[in-house]
Amino acid sequence: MPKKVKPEDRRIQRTRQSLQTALSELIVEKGYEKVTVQDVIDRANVGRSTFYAHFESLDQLLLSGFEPLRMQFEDFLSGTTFDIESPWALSLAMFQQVQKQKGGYITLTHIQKFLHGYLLDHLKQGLPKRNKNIPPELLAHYVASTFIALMTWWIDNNYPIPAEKMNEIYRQLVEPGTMAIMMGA
Amino acid sequence: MPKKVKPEDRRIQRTRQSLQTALSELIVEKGYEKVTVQDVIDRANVGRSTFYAHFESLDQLLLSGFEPLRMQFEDFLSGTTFDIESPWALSLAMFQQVQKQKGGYITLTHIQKFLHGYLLDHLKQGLPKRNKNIPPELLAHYVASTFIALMTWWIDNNYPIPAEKMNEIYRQLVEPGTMAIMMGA
DNA sequence: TATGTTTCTGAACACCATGTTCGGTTATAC
DNA sequence: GTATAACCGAACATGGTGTTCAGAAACATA
Repeated sequence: MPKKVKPEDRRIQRTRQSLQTALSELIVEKGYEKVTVQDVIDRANVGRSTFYAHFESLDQLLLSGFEPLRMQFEDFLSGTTFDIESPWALSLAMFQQVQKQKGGYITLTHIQKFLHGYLLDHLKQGLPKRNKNIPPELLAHYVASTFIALMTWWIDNNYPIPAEKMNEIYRQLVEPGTMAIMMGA
Repeated sequence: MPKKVKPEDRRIQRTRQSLQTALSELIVEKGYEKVTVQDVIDRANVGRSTFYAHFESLDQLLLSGFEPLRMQFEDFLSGTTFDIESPWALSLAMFQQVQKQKGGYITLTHIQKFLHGYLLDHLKQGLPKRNKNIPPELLAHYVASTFIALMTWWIDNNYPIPAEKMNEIYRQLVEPGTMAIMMGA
């Protein structure tokens, strides 16, 4: 299990940074499935025991790279009331955050489950409880999935479209179908 | 005169069947990630070498369970011209197929990538090449993703809604957004 | 610059999963 | 009934995981 560490020590920062970028590079080269702990610590020039002092597993290390995105999400949720208009502001913020960190979000596919669950939890609270014959959980699942779908495509295709336009497209695709349902509640 | 098809050796059928159901059960019990080859062959009462004589890996075995779905997809594509109306007939057929095999499609999440690629290839051909500022590949990606999203939810929640209604919902959600775009091509 | 503390090191270890091989044993098709 | 194929299972090589620990190195501080 990972030790508790004070983040101010330079060695800690360096170690974490090295491991993250090493993993990032290796994912591009071989794909996440084929990356081993040994690969990562060799590339990062970090001792084996050091790795396990910081992260429980490769998955943890991978997940740690998505902290900024998660924090942005948290910030948004704590600062806004969740109304019908605001979801698009959130999605825009996330498109922008990802674009800003170009290259940092290579493997959305592998944190899909995590991200999906995250979105889901908060979406459930904001969506109408009743509507014409579509279960609200299904609606939440749908909205989260569509967002991740577009984000995934966007990242995999190397950001060929600016964040703002992506968000507009997202809205164009998802809004018509969902609005009709949410209004008839 | 119908073609004479040599029926496969019973032992082969039995072995494959045993392995498939063993895997299926184990996934429910422990989750796919934690299932090992040893678990499967123990449960199925099959020799280790036999396993590898039939499947390259656990993934292969998992994938083999989705053959019916894949075949249905193929059948549909070879028998129909791909017009604006037909996608909903295909999705309905697949909802029905999955419902028929209840319990056989436990881990859609693990073949998502496979299924997605499959859908994508064929969707690309049927979608309009130009439309107002949304890349056709993105549109194809979107349609495939939404379908898988609904299917996943449906399976994970143990088929709480009949296939026909699921398809209706799918259509309600996806059609409004995509139609507007495809029409303005 | 000296000091006490924290982090890093790396080799050794136990453990477990993968995938292959092969001589011997069934079960099956015909 | 017989030839053939499929199955068995133990043994083996390979390689990844996660832990441990004593010593070396880097750090903050003063």
